[in-house]
Amino acid sequence: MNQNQFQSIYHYTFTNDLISSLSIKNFQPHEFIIKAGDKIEGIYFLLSGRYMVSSLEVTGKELLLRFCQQPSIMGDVEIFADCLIESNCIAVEPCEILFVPLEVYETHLKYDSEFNQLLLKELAYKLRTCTISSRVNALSPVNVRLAAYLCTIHSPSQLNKYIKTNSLDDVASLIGTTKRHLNRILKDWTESGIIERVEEEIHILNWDSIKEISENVRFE
Amino acid sequence: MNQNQFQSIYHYTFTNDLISSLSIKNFQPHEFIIKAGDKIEGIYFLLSGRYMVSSLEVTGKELLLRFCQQPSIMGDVEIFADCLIESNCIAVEPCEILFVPLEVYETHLKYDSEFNQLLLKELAYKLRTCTISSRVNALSPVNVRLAAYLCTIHSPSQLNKYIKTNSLDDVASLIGTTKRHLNRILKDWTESGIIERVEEEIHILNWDSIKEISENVRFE
DNA sequence: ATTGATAAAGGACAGATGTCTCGGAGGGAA
DNA sequence: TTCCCTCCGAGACATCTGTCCTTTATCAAT
Repeated sequence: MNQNQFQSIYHYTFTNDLISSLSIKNFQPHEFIIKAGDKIEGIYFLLSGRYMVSSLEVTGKELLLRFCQQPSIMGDVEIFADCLIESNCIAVEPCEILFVPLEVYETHLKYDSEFNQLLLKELAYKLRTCTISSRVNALSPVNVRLAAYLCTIHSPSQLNKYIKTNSLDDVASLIGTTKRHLNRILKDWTESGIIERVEEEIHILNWDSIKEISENVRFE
Repeated sequence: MNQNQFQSIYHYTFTNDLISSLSIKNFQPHEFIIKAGDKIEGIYFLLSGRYMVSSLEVTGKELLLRFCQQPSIMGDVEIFADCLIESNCIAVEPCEILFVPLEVYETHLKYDSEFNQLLLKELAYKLRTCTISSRVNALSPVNVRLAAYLCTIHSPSQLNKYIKTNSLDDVASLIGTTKRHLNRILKDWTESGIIERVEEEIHILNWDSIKEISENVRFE
């Protein structure tokens, strides 16, 4: 079992009698981990991989809220605010997740101060970063947001400097703009030699410029 | 002591040995309850009144994050995310607050599951509403945000339909725009007969229109 | 190869919003 | 009263951004 793995990420050890109630779930890229509108069924602890959180608007638009890597917990908001899931969590890399059923929390972990501290830390972290990005979004024009997006998805582990263009529409809705405007910005950058568009891909020639444009804004 | 008052708002009762460590603090309108940059010294429980949360930007601008009425807790983010205060909490009505020193939390309440549940609920609530307003801000033009602002500060208890114009600059920075643009919108509304500008004040003639423009967006 | 359907890029235009600036009103001091 | 300072509102302009639409490219089926 992944007790050690969980322990090293979350610094918490489940008692032996609980372990049989827990389970590991795996998700492939593009797969929904939790989906807006559904009822939450437990607490999800990301063990490995990467997912994104987005929300669906009344307009039918999608807005990127954040990218998450471990340590990261899903389901906490819904459980404590007592509401349905309002944001989608979608795997962008293969994700391994430890699932704690709600009943297990209600009957055991709810009374475990150490476990609650874990949840409090996570919620506080998310609220803090949400506040930051809320301000940032209110103040950053699209070119900054796009550069920030590129920096965010350019995880250092990922060696490729290429981002599939066929999802340009997605990128647009994720950062709250339109593909048209993205094209405008990409055209500017191409003319400035910062990027290069080769077939279906965007090739970033000058990361320094992109980073400068991003003004250190990140979606995480 | 305000045990009953606290109990009726937060559904929690402090044990008798703790009560002597707690204190009541009062703040007048415009007074800072907590101030960005300071170290957090405890948990603040709003008992009565109303305050606003705003944050200072690198640009020197201020952005309104939310208005709060009871039940509302301050200091939780900072304590659990282990950071300095990043947002200002400023009284807009006389505020009565129960203050729980950090040491009291650390030595006693930290191990009290019921108390932690209280904090979890509050954090989840704040995160949920922050997420909502984050989306809203990314999608609402300034006229909607201004109407929403007016609706938000127009608490039903407040009988006056007048809002001081001498803080127009403040309002602008609070909703993330400029006074110039606010004037443009106010001029439109004046020409439409929705409002009237009399001396230093904005007189709202047609709340229904304002409410319609606000698209149900609220800063709370 | 031809035709038709679909998608991508970009032109044209309008509306939203920020910056700069000026003129006028009000208030305080001489 | 007159002069000066400050602040407010608004005009002018530039820029950002969204919508609509046309052109071009791609790909599949005939």
